[in-house]
Amino acid sequence: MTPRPKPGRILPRAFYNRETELVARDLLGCVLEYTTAEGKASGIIVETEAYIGEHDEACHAAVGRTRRTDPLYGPPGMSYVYFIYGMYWCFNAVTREEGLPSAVLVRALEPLSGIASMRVRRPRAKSDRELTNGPGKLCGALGIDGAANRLSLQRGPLVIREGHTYNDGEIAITPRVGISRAVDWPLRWIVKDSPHVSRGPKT
DNA sequence: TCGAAGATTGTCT
DNA sequence: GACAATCTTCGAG
Repeated sequence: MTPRPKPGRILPRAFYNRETELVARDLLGCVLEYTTAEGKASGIIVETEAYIGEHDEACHAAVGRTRRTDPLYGPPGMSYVYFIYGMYWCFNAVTREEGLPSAVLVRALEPLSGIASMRVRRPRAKSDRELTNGPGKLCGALGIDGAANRLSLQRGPLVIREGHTYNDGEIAITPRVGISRAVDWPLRWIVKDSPHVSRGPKT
């Protein structure tokens, strides 16, 4: 179907302008890279969730277009970073064309580079695995905060590159986590073998 | 090792 | 004033 970019290439905007489920699945194995004053830090995406439109009650856009959810309605290939629970940031990649508020939440990464910087930013993590195995954790590890909101993912400091391509057999689809509405929708994609995925629902 | 509850701030009603 | 797509800490077994 859609031609996949060569490894290492920054994912083109067209990549995001597809069904959100497809984007969520294809983002597994890609590399999220964020450059700060500390240097460059990156990780392989091993867990994602799809949030699709205003009819998805778990999607922020379900409440309509507000100042907070505005990036969801924007063009694909942008970042949507929101603040949650008073302490944590969560990173999303906006999908579909303008006017269709959907996005893919990146829930977990496998640390790839800049690990030393991640440790500095997350001194509590006992192991490398704990650096990025959760939405709030990975943002903390990469240094993502409100300044990373509404950035183009095609141009630094925040980019997503093509990486490893997983076979269907290496991927599992499960219900989403940490939400209270539409919990049964299977819109979460994880890499089965990866020890870096966050704790899911207790199976 | 596992389960339960607290923390803390931006956004919307 | 209430809520939220979470993480950390604390206590029990």
